[in-house]
Amino acid sequence: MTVLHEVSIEQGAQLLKLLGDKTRLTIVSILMYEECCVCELVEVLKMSQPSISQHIAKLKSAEIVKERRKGQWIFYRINKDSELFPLVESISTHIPDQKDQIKQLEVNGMRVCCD
Amino acid sequence: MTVLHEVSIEQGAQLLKLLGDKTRLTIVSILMYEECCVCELVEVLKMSQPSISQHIAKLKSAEIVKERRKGQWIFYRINKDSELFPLVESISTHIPDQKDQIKQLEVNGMRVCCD
DNA sequence: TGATTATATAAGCATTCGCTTATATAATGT
DNA sequence: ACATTATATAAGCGAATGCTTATATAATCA
Repeated sequence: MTVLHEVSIEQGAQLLKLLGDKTRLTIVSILMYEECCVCELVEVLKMSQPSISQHIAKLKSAEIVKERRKGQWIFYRINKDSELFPLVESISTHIPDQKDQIKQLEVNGMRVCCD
Repeated sequence: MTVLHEVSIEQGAQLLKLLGDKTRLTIVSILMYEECCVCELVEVLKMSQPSISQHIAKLKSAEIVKERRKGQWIFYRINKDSELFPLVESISTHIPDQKDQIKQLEVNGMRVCCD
């Protein structure tokens, strides 16, 4: 029984440190379910825009999330091609999903839609 | 398909923060495989005794590890009864096991044995 | 009892972290 | 061109982190 998708202790510790923050863990949990832009995360998490942007920047520099610009907005999503993704996904299955928060966004008409 | 063993975002983030340190992640990875005392971890990790003790204290206060005194020594092991254990175990399968380091201890005659 | 060994704990200190406020960049719309 | 909206980035600051050194506690052994 081989364990696939192994990462080094260093890589693992670095990832866990990144996800060891409630805000970033929530962001990752949300993005695991839906692509989002910063302003949506600001709305959902009730935090300042610079704070969210800074958290996103850390996740981006670790290649945990990818970005896609669409007009004014930049949409972020989980980078499933990352070698860290299996660990990220594994962690996310142990915490509550954030579907309700996205649904709440839609109900409040705050969901950004531009497709 | 229900996901069992879920923890809150807060609990999860707190655990990941704890394991988001190379030293503590290594300790947990070692203890996942073998019960160890502080002096063995000092030997394996090449770190000072107070430093190891302080890391252990954090893992202990989060109930990730349990202790068992045996004469002069206090042996630490993973607390499999913790509600966090499933997540800890899940993470540990994504990083290299530390069997070789324990083997090295034995080869060097540094393994504490008192059973 | 006194020395030794194992471990814990406290104080001090440099570094890191996560927020805030302020400002810069980039795209859109009038 | 100019105002608006979305996002990024920089500076500053207080809190948390992880080490060090020094000391305390606890068990063993001569």
